[in-house]
Amino acid sequence: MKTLTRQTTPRPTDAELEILSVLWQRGPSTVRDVHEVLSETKDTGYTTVLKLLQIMSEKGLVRRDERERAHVYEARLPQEQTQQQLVGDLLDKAFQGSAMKLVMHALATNKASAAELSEIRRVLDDFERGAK
Amino acid sequence: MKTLTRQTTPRPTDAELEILSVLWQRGPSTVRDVHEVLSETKDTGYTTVLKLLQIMSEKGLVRRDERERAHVYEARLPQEQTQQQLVGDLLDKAFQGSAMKLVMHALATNKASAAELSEIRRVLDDFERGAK
DNA sequence: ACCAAAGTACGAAAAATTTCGTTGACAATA
DNA sequence: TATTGTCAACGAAATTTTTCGTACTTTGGT
Repeated sequence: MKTLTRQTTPRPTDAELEILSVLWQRGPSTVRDVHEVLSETKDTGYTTVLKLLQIMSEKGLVRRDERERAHVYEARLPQEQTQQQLVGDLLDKAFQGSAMKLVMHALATNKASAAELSEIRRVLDDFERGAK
Repeated sequence: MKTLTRQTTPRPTDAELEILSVLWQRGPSTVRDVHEVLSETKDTGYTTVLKLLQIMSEKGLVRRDERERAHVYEARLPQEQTQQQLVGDLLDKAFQGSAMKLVMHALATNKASAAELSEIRRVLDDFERGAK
């Protein structure tokens, strides 16, 4: 009988999340690629990015392709899954599990367009129909 | 002329957030109070909580009343304001500002009751009416 | 007056996160 | 071939966060 080893990736830290964002946006990228993107908004050294990616590799947050000289890194989990993880985490830690409160605050940021609001409403309909 | 020093409280760390949660729930509390609550779910020492509260006091996250021998600590910001801060932060860092996506994920956790879903819908109505 | 209990203050260790300098390998080019 | 540029590896410093031991003070009871 096989023992299923629960494959939990740790919650990415702030710096790691910045890197993951680049990987999600660009797809598989070299250290140079990532560093170039980050340089635009932030003053961070090349080796810093490299080291971070190596650590993330050990943690299982990214996958590394070493076939080329310039290794290519890729986020191991899709953005959506990580987002889900982060939301769940925040929900527990800061909202005592109240998804409603969280939604309210998200709406309060006023960053959703009219189209998006309708979209949310549609999902809400499905939910109320679907869920008991 | 007076220089206005922007009064930004730093984002609370994980451990700090746990303590803040207790303070929001119980209201003004002593170290002992907080420690007792945390002990139920977590194995943390008394002086650890004390030290954390002292640090939080320096950071401005809590206010301290020293009139009694057992100092009384109180969250300086209401829970809602901190929640807003945290959501905004997560929005930027993990959702590239897409409030919709965040809402979707929050709903997907399936932790909102039917009543809460209606409540959300109501707020949504107000929003679509109010905002362009 | 003495002792124990309940506090705070403080420093420092431990752990986690972030940063970067240096080295050595390899490749491109003069 | 010699030089220069690009890269990964590594170690270690710097920073931030978390934890706790120890010392000192105050209070209450005996």
